[in-house]
Amino acid sequence: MSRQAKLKPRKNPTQRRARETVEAILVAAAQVFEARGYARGTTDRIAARAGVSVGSLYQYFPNKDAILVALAERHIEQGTQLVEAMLTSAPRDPDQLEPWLRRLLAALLAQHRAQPRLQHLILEGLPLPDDVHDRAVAIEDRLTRELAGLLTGLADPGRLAQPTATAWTLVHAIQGLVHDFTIHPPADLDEVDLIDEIVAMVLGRLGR
Amino acid sequence: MSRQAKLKPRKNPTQRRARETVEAILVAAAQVFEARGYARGTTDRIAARAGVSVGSLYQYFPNKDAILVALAERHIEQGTQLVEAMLTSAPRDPDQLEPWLRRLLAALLAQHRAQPRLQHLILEGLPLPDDVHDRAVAIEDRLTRELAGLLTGLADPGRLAQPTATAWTLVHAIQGLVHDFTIHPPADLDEVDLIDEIVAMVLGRLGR
DNA sequence: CCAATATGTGAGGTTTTCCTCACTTCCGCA
DNA sequence: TGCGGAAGTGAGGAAAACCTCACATATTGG
Repeated sequence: MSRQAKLKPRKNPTQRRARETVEAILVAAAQVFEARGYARGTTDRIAARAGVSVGSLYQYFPNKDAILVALAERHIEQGTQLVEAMLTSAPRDPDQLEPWLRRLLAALLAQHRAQPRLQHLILEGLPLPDDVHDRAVAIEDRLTRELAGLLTGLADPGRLAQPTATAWTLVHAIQGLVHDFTIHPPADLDEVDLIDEIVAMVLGRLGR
Repeated sequence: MSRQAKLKPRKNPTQRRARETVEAILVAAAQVFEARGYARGTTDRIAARAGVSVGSLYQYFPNKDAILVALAERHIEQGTQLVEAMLTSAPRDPDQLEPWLRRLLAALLAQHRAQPRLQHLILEGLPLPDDVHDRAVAIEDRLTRELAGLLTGLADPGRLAQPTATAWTLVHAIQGLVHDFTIHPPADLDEVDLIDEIVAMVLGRLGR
């Protein structure tokens, strides 16, 4: 994409106080963008909510876009860690698939609960620079691929015609569900029900 | 929400020429927002792309927000029509579920292909006024409810513990999949594969 | 064909938001 | 305890975007 002029901080924080300021700005930005959207989330407002002056904000972020990009990087980083952690404990046989899936879903839901709209914002707020975007795609590909391997091993033998396609579909279905559920939780469906449904859906697809 | 000051046009078009102008503006706005996001989609740019002057734009839309709201209303209207049409031809017995589902998916994908990001924009670009939002929720609820009825009738008897929950899950899984697929179609998955996968997923969930 | 009304124009005023910079305060270290 | 650099401030300049309005052109009905 390379649409943004500059994204790197002009100064990087070394003292603890400065790191706290950066942290406060990112937290505030997430809240402000979450509540008002990217267009209406002004830098003045972010600074005010963070309890610092605009000047401080511009010490560490060269422009408004850089703030959203930093949030995106953090979000992707957290996603990567979660996925990596879950993959290291991936089940070896079919019996362990269900509990593992439940843990994964619970973790995903927890991660989205705080800022359900953040993912949307990151996708729609502005075009991400190539390197950030590439990393996001890479982690998703990795998850899809690993899951494809997992599924091939766990489904009824010969049942899945196209494991990769199945994995892609399940990964994205789950993503969409977690996302929709955290944004607009339906009154008559709590988190446990949702997990039950997703588990049933996935296991159903595997023919078990 | 009632956050927007004014949304109603100050003039409504009566002559054909004027209706064409409004149409051109909406088409241009969809393209501009699609390509650049809401924040960067300026009214000047929309007018230029529509081949009219900014002044004309402001004859029919009191402000920028009103344009997005008009797009949202149109989008919701189209969604409503599609869903209504599909529900009138809903299958009566299990054998007809699969072809019906394939038609539904093909129609949904077609509808999203032109402007895949529009739905995101509508959801995230700005808080919709209550009445518009309510209509969007209503159509989705109706779909979920009808589908719940359908599934109860079509699944293995006694198989579905919570038809409403299952319906909600399937509806939102499909929505997310259609959305993700139209935004970033994976290289190794074409539309037919996707439909096959979704069909398998849904039927799998119903135990068939 | 003419008057009345609807529609269209675009330079530029107004508002909003981004961002700077001259200055102050704080912190670590000798 | 005083010095140098890091961190913080916020009024206000600069840029960007929204929107207006006085005027021009098109259409319709009588």
